[in-house]
Amino acid sequence: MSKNKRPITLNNIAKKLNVSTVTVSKALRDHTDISESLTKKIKKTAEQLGYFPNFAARNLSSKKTNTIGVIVPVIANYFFANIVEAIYECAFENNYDIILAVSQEDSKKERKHLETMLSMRVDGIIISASEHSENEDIFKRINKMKLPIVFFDRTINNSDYSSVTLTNKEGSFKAIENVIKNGYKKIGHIGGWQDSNIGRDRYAGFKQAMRKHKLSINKNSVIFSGFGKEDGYNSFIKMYNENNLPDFLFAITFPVALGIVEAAKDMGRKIPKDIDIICFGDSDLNNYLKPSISCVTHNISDFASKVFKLVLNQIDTKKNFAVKHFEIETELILKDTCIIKH
Amino acid sequence: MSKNKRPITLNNIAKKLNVSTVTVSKALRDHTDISESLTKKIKKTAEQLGYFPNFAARNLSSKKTNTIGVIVPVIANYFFANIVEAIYECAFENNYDIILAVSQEDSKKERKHLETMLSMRVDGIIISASEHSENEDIFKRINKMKLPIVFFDRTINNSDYSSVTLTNKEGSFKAIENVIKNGYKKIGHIGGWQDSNIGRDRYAGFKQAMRKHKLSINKNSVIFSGFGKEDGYNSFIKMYNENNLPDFLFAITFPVALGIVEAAKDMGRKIPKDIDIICFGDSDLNNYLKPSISCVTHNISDFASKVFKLVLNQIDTKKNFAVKHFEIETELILKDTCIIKH
DNA sequence: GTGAAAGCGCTAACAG
DNA sequence: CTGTTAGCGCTTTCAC
Repeated sequence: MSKNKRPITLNNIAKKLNVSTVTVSKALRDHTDISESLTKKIKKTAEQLGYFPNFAARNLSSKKTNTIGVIVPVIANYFFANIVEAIYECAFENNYDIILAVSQEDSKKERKHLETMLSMRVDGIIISASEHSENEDIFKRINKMKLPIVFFDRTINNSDYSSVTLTNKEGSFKAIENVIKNGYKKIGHIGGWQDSNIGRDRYAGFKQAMRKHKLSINKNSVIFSGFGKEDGYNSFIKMYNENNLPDFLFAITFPVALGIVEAAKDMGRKIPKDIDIICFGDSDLNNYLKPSISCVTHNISDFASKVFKLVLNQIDTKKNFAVKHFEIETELILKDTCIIKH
Repeated sequence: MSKNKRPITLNNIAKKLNVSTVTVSKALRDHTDISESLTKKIKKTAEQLGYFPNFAARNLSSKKTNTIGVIVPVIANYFFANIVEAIYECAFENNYDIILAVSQEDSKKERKHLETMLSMRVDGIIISASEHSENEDIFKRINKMKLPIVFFDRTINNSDYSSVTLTNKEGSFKAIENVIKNGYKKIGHIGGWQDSNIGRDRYAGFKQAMRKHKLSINKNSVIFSGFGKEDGYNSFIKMYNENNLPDFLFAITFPVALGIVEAAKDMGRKIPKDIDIICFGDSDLNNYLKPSISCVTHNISDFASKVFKLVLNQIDTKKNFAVKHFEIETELILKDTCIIKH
């Protein structure tokens, strides 16, 4: 049946009004070149005709997409879901569109997403690296292209790429000092891969506190793995089976702590009585846990806006930006775990 | 300093190899026109030069973007975060890109996002409508353009637009029948706006069950509001203050149930002893709640794949598709609430 | 097998 | 203030 009409173009509007395409283009973008009355008229017919600018065409000729690519390892996760929502908010306010991609902790997918974003010619990239990111060649190329890229939370390399991270070491240090003050001596760590910044830095803070207080670390009570609940679960079970459970466990992330909670329950160990815990990062879920987990936390919307402003600045400098690093303050929040042992 | 190099184009590759742009274009897309050896050579230099196709240019000339727009009311939410992740998965497998936008339950933002997607010339749209969506004019236009659009979970109008919804009425009916069997008689509902399909249909199931069992509904124990935790909280407080708390409350969503839990706690009412609840929808959080909330639930990845397949089919028919409606089965899961009253 | 020509819809640069 | 010219980078004919 229908006449399968193509979308309205500037040209369609121009013809209808007996003006040139350029005039329409300018009017629609409120260019001062065009008189107010004409602008109004043009806008009206554009509206009537149901005109929507063709971004592909616009991008092609203007070399600007007003689009920022965002890559996160997971989205069904308190931290990432909230930071992504906050980034969307910033983008909306600044008239940018976001292209969101989820790497699912998979370096190959991360690569694919990066390539897609390069093909989309995004104006900038915001990324939290996957567990074992092996895409430094692309990142290098991005740097060479002077395409703004900002890593957040999880970086691949602190010096070459702009980043906004948490005070991972300091936060962990503070947390562990508190643990020690509460009388714990046998303190273990279910940590993250040591090829990731958060894995390394949070472990570093842990070590520093232990060293300062002259406590030795039992290597068998330290496991490095991923950042998810299953990692926490499996690591706990492993320590348990090998009889290496300490009195206290410091978990690298909230999901890992959650895995520990589950594993402890399954193994019949009570938290915090039999074994106590603390973790890096919080979750809404923590409000409903019994016991709730004491944790090192931070402000998510500050984090998001810092990240967004950084890319935005770099975009605005037109390829003349410097690599920058920022840290977001963390705070120790004491809840039902890690309470005074007596 | 640097020579601010522009991205590599087909032309660059062509010149280097002394062939035409067209040849390169075809080779890169594995067109059978081009010999295998040439194709291989072209791909190699493309790789070396760091070529990334310019999607804007490609879209402009091919009229296809391989992109699907997804709009959800919230993302920091168990249901939506997971379904979005599942949709991403489907898209990835089918070589589609996703443009995700979050309306934040705001009709105006929803409209803006829709417009953006139209300007991006997405091949199809997947949307879960915001609380009070007032964008039917755009939806109508989308239909007129024969642009595939599929509503999921929250629709605006069941007949004119393709949709995949839950068996809202049946699920609620089943749940309430169970409540009644457990001996409850004074059953209230903290429901959703009646201009939304889920608000209406879940209430309808509730009414149907009550009628069937000859129980009367106390209008003061029924409140219609939004789908978030704060809505559940406020509604409970209202009923409490007005002394209209029933023995049992059916919550429209999991977040609403959560709000009820909080409000009940704040008001010193024990669940399920003083007042018992059930809800539509589940959450990972439910595993940690004490008591956990019995609920009507469903399979999220089935849901996502049904939705995705539907848009994909419609896209593949090249504008010759019919409006379709599907429903996803729901199941009553009994946990710690809504247990036999004795 | 390969390529020349034309055009997708828009905007930047420059005239008038 | 308005319009002309010239692409942006790619793909789709269609000719060779």
